[in-house]
Amino acid sequence: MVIDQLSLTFSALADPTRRAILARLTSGQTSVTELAAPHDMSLPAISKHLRVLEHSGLITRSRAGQVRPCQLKAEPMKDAVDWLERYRRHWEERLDRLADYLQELQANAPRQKGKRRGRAGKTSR
Amino acid sequence: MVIDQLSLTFSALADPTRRAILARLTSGQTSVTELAAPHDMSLPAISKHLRVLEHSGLITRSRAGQVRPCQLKAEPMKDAVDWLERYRRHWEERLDRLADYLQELQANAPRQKGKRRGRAGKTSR
DNA sequence: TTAGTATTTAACCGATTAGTTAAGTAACTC
DNA sequence: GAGTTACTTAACTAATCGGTTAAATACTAA
Repeated sequence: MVIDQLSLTFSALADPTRRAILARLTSGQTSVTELAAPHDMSLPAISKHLRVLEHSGLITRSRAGQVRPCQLKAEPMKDAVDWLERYRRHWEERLDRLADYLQELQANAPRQKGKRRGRAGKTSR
Repeated sequence: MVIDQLSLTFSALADPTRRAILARLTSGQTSVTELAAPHDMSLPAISKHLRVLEHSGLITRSRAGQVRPCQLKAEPMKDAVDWLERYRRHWEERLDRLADYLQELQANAPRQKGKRRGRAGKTSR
């Protein structure tokens, strides 16, 4: 099944080992072995993490002799941030509360005395 | 096992259904049934999604009669954005490439004729 | 060619995930 | 209290995840 890019990005970022790897890559491309060093897990485990990072487009890999250097490609993070930014005002102001308050006001507006249920429609499928 | 908040947030955001639910909640708190309506899945499935959103701190739930309204709590997104922002320059400029270039320069610095392997050390454990 | 280094692939495992259906709970309506 | 509405819990399933060890691959060095 096809999985959208944003889901791919967020789920790649959901693992602390992978985030640490990305952090390390901000100081330049490096080998798998060196990326593995700080982590208390086997090389194949790291290799798998790198594969999901590559799959999500957050790194690219090349070849230089025996070593396969990994390089950061932060572009997909842009879309993640763009998505999140739409919520900024919600965590900065208490706008979520405000939206609820306004909705409450409208819901309790005249000509609907008490127990309205505003077109519930379609009980699931 | 304890799982860090950032991983919790990113993995909550990694599902398109959950992102759609959050998007819906920007226009005010609402019931589980109404949140479920646009999605082609059972109510228990939605209930589970809401549980992971609650667990990650992205929503809160209350009780108003029979209905359990969900409310957006965008705060955890702030930390997600803060984490991502450290990479902004990497997707805006081509800074990732630059870092690699600088590292390359240093690696090829004099007094290391040709095939250095810059203290490989510690072959994993 | 033989040995060593870097990394991936294969096969397996236990835990988690995302969904299902069926049954349970809690409040409201009559 | 009987039925309806709104939701959750339980039990199950198939797929995915994050790790393992062992073996394979690919290059380098002697």
